[in-house]
Amino acid sequence: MAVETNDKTSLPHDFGDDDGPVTFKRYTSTKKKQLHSELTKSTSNSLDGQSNRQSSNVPSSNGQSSSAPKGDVVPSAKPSAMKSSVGNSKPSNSLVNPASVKLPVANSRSHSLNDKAKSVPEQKTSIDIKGETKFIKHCTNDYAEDSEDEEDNKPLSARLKVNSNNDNKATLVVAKKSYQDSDDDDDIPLSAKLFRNSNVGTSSGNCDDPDEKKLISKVQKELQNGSSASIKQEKPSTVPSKRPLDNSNSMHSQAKKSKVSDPAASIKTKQVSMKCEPKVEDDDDDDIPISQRIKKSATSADKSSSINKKAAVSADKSSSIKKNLTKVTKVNKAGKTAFKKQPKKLKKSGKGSDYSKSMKFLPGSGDGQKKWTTLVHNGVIFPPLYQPHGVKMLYKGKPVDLTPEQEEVATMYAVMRDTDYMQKDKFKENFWNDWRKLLGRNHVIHNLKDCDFTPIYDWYQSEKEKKKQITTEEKKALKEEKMKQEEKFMWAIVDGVKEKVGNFRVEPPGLFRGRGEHPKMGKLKRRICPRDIVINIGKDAPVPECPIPGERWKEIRHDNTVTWLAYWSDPINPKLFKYVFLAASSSLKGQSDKEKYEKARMLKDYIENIRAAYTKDFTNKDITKQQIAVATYLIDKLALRAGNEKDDDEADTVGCCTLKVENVTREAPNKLKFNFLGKDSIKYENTVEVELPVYNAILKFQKEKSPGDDLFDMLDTSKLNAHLKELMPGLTAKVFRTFNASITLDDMLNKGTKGGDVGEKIVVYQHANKQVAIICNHQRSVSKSHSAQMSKLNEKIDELKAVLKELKTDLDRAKKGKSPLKSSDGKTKRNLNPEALEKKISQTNAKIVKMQRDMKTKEDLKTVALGTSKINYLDPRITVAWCKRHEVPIEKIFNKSLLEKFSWAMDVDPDFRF
DNA sequence: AGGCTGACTTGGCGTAAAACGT
DNA sequence: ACGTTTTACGCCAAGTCAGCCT
Repeated sequence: MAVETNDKTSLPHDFGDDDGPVTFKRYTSTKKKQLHSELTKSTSNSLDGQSNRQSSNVPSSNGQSSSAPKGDVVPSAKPSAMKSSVGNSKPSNSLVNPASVKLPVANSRSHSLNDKAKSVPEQKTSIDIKGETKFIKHCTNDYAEDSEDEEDNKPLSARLKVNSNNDNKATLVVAKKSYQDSDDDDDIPLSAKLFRNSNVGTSSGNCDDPDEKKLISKVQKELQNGSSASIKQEKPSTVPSKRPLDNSNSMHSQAKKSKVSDPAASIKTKQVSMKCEPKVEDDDDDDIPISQRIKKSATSADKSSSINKKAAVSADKSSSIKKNLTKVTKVNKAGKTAFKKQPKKLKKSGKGSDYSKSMKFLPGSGDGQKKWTTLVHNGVIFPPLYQPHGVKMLYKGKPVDLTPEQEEVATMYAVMRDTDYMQKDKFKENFWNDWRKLLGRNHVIHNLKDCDFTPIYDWYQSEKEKKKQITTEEKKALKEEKMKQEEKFMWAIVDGVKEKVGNFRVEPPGLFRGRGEHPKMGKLKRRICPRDIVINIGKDAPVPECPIPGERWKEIRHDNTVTWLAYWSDPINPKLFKYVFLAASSSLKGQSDKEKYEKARMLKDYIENIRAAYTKDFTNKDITKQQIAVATYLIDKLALRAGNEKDDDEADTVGCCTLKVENVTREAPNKLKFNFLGKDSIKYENTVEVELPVYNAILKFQKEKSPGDDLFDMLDTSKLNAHLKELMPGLTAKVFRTFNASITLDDMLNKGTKGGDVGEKIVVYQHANKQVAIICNHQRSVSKSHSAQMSKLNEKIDELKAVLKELKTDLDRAKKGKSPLKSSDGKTKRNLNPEALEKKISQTNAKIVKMQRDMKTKEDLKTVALGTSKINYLDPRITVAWCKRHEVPIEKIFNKSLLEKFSWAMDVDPDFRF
């Protein structure tokens, strides 16, 4: 599986048979995506165990009353505690359910996995890396000591550089400097901040720092201010409870405390401690040979995962703290400068402890489990009311009077003139049906055909134009104004930690834009009001004020077994809900994300047996078992989604279990051609070679069926998942996608990275990323300007080639002592010596090569979306570890939001392998 | 057992914002 | 400094999957 240039889908574990070409064609105008399925639920019972402990104290549903059971949480915060916890964690690991689990085979792995496993130990390391690794380990041992180590304080990228040969002094310097400046984080590059934070000691997580505490309460106040409400709830129970736990126990905290007065000092300390942390966590199994890991996992509940969890937890916490800080900082920028320092402190200190606290209640999958103890937020923000423009549309050529409500909907339709929806009868029909109701029976408008929305369309275009024209200052002012209004909704305080809220804006009314041939496209999505919204909040937290006078929320709930802050039911499909959740950067999300990847990693230990089992069942006489085997094979090999049943009022798309006979064509002797619309009506087209028994089984499943019949008629996702669960605890169809994506990345990065400069390494990464995107069928539509851009690039290359030619001529002449010819536009050129000319020539050549490479990449990626897999399928630790090993700044791969989202993965050991 | 509901993850697109080139 | 191209992000649709109910 080396990195080839072609687009085959070969998964690492491929049996080696699939060379089928993968074609990614875009479906007509609609997009097509394919499948995916990840998984995720946390498995964990063991986790629960932990959480339960905590929660046990809490009788009330929200647990606030119990207030953070200090004891429980605390231990983790302490260094020593951490270690021990790590050890303990094994048993608790939820993922592994000893009883039900079948032991994975520790040994042989056929397929590429094998190789990987073997290679792992060897790969570990380059010299520099070793240095770092060692250092880390060292830290582990002495927990509180090396505060001095400057390295630790440096951002990862800086450190890497240093280690390497300091190529980039500049960066390093900057980083250091900012670091030392204790106060101003604002000047520090984001990545640096993140790294810092993440690295920051576990220990520190505590809020022992008085400053921190203050900060927290301040934050809370801020939050609350917004709403007027007051924060009481948290004070007694929440904030205090949590923080104390962490603080009190941890050694760190003590250290910190002593330094409290000296910000810089405290920072250092914290950082130091942080360093240690990584060790603890990551240590986990990374240094252990895979085979051992396997054993471990097999026996006890996957120690690694448990460990990881912990690590994750601590990391998360730290991250959350960081975030808090960051947030605070931002806020400060906006106007409250005073807080800056404090926030920083928090961040630094935070890592471990906060996280762990929250960790305990694992979110993840746990259903029915406690996800939080205290929850404070300000509810949601509503879109502005409709402002009538008064522009009259025409009906049979004549202007028509519309009420504001009618006009609003007419405008929604008018502004969609340039979209593909206007070509769809279904869209128009649905729109008309809904709009007609608003118009009423006796309205002059009797049909859509005679409507001319042009005046409204034109008005809208001119408004857009006006908007564009406003100056940057005005834009800035507007933006600030908006921020001001939204700020209070942007944050929630979860167990005393300030976290970003994901989508706090209620969806505005509009016409439903379903994907593919959605039967409901064009229907009016009505405006959502407070009376539609259910708020979920801590029992003691103030209920957000209803922003619309005279109205009230539909319901207030205090359900701490869920993570949503609010929901309303989807006006298009009342059976569905629209939720307001925390942002991806929150520790709650981070934690479940980590659990997802741990589960996928666990699959690595089971996959061989699973494959052997389904291979055996390809010929099982029990047709259900046979179908399960074939379906599992397809999900494993092709990363298909599970394929739940769908209603008639949804677009007609399929996944594995819902494949129709017509979606698979046999091509003798052993190829299968897949052609169907997957999630989001993204077309999946792929021809693959399969094992003969699979081919024959498909033949059998298709026999005597009509094209529209279910291929797997004995199967549905619940049966399939139930079966998978017997093979590995928590295993579901989507885990295979995560597994295949991540292991492919890991494999390709490790095989494909040869050296070269950062740019070349990034190409390797992108290539691997692309393979994953292809496997997962993550497509995107070709941008409208793609061909124009390509031809532009071609022109540029041609120009450069012309320049090159001229330069060569000049060189020849120069060698003979002649002056250069005039340039094509008639100008006289400077008389350069041969050396200078040669230099220019080589520069130009390099430029051409680079442009050609860029062009190729661009063409290559025009239909492939790399982002989706990065966000959802690739274990960030693979990327972070690879960046560390190869001295690639992480920011070259992860953008700001990914850095935040994956803050839990930043302190991974450089030797980490998926 | 199977359908339904609820909660949460995954997904592409459009546009705002940032980066880049001139 | 400005216009253009590239990237990031918000939006919200559409999946997955567990647990409940019947």
